[in-house]
Amino acid sequence: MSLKHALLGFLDYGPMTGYELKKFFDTSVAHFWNAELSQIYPTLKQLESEGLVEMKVKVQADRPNRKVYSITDDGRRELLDWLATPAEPDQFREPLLIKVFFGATLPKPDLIRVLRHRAEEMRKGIESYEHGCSVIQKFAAAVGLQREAPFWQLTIDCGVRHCQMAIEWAEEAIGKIEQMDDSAFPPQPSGPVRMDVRTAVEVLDKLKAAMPKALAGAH
Amino acid sequence: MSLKHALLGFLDYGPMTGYELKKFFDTSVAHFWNAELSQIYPTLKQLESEGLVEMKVKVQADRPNRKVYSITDDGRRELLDWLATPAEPDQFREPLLIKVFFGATLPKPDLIRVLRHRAEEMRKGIESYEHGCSVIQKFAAAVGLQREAPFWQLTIDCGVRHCQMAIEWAEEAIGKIEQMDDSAFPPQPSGPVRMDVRTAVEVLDKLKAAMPKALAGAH
DNA sequence: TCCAACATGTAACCGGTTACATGATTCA
DNA sequence: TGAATCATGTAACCGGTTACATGTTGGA
Repeated sequence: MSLKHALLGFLDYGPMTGYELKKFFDTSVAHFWNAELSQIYPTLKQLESEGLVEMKVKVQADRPNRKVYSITDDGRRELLDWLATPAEPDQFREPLLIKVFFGATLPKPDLIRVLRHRAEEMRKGIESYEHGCSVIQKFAAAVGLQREAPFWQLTIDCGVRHCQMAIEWAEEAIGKIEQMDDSAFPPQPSGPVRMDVRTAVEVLDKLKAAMPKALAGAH
Repeated sequence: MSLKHALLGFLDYGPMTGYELKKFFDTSVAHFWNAELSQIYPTLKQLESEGLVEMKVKVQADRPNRKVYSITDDGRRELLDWLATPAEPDQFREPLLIKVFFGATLPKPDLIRVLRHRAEEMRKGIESYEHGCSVIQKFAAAVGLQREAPFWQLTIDCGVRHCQMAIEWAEEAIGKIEQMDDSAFPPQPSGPVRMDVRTAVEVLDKLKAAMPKALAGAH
């Protein structure tokens, strides 16, 4: 679970409450990681029971009491350990590609609209990353964590690149689709069965047997 | 839920069982979508209760009976509808970026190793996509779905681009990290508190107030 | 003999989201 | 007056993964 280690990472900056941690999440890693308070609170409890963080209650008069968490030596060790361990590749999931995969099922302009929408979204994404970039610079300067700013910047770079590649792909795809023969598009009544499933499955089996089990772990 | 619509998409090729659907998943959309039988079976039941698919039991002598599902007119309408609706942007989650974000916390070579590992992974990814590409061509030819092959190819293109951008980013990041001043790396004993959290939170609040709520929806 | 394929499922768990609950304070 | 901030949580749900259960047949 990455949330645990993200919490440890922030607590390594200094002791704070769950509420404050949420603020850090929202302003600094929101572009690639989200966390809700309802998840942060129980996770902090868990970290405490594992001895990776410590908690002290700060009684307050007119406001609810604060539970201030700080990282322990064990916690710092665990954090360092996790950071230095190359990440296990997680399955690449992209719902949009399902729509593209079945693109022959729907009218050409509909699919193109879906792709244009994606490109537009990604353009907005880049804009907001540009904003996030200045936020990070200001924050680092104001707080005295200039050493970490370049690393924060790398995470933004990754996001920007992701958007750029998505835009390029979408535009290229639109171009290819526009050039496609119109006969490649829906047979007007959309007949009921268009494939012999039995022989298809046989072919699939043969292909699967010949697969070097590479596809499975592709991300 | 995309799984429902992916199932409808395949059932639109022709009637089949959950077991056969799993095979289609494994050989054709595995690179961007996975599905387990334990998820497929109940989802098919649900689709049936919604009237989007129909089921007929084929009794078999020596093997377990087959439950053959086929898409209904309602199901095809639902599929077309979903395909033509631009996808809602889903949160971009990248655990690796957490490691990079806290990169200043760990020794330079450790972080570089993590990034090299990612680049290596992505290179393998491209290889397996190249294989997947030929699989798709063969399958389309063998089964008479040549019309859909170019769309399948687009999904592979997207995967390849994703890997390419990840490699470029990782290599650029390694370059930048190598050029960093060594003083940017861990203060040997890794002191306990390095930041005034209170003032930091104040700054965060100001930054958040000035944010055009753009970052939240960035993918 | 033992494993894979065929074919169906259930149950437990896991990480994450949404909704709900409490209750004072401050600011528009 | 009503919303936002402070500060903590619980409960329900949701999509997905892992593990478990059953029982036959055919091939290495």
